[in-house]
Amino acid sequence: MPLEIRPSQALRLWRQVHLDLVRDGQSDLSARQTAILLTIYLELPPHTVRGLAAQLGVTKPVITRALDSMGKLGLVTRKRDEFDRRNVVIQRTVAGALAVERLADLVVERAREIGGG
Amino acid sequence: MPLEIRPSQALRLWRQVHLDLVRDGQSDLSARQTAILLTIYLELPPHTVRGLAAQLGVTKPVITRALDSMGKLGLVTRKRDEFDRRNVVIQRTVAGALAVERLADLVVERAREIGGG
DNA sequence: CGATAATGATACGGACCCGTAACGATCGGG
DNA sequence: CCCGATCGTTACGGGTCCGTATCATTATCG
Repeated sequence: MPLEIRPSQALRLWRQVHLDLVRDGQSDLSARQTAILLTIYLELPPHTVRGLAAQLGVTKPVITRALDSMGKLGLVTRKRDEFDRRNVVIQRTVAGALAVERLADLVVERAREIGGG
Repeated sequence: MPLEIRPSQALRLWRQVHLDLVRDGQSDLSARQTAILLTIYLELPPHTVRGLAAQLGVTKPVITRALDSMGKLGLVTRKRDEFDRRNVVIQRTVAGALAVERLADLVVERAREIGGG
């Protein structure tokens, strides 16, 4: 059951959602942070710094800093892995789940408004 | 002819495309720059700094700087309006059109891979 | 012509992010 | 027990972007 969408529709959807994000001031999240956030909330736990860095193809400090800023916003939390105390487990939060849900609704709503062009 | 998409599909699409952009290093474009680029290439000309600033709800220096960096990448060009020399008309380029087209193809391709979940 | 308005560009101080390199903490094998 | 490997974090130097305020240029209107 593939999702059918034409190039012109894709571009209008992409533009409109980005306009909404910029206008709402929610563009605090960069492309990398968005990818990290959605990976945490869509993929099965547990999530580690190293694992996220590998999935995104970036270095570990990038993940650490992204978790720092996202943690300040309350979108994620970190916890030591008690079985291997070198590891840090990234956990979801209520605020993070709400932010992800809001993004989903935004995309869905803007897609619905896209006419056939 | 609305575009039907469910929240879970929207999130997977959003994540996958962002992952691609980050991995390809094309995340040079911030959310604002993406909105500006797509506005220039989707909306009818002429485009001015002031008009773009109003559409995005940001200040004029943001547009000027975005045009600076996007100009370095060859994605847009600026030209003085000869009829009102205070204005600057933003023009499209071949490289910019190609970049937009590539983004559209990326979204379309990733949407096609999204199963019904 | 002179005053006012409008446009886009620039200066500035501050904040954020990057990649490389180094670090402390922790695990595991010899 | 110790030494190497692994994990996440931090330090550093450099770059980019932000918003406010200001600027030079140009148009408009009296």
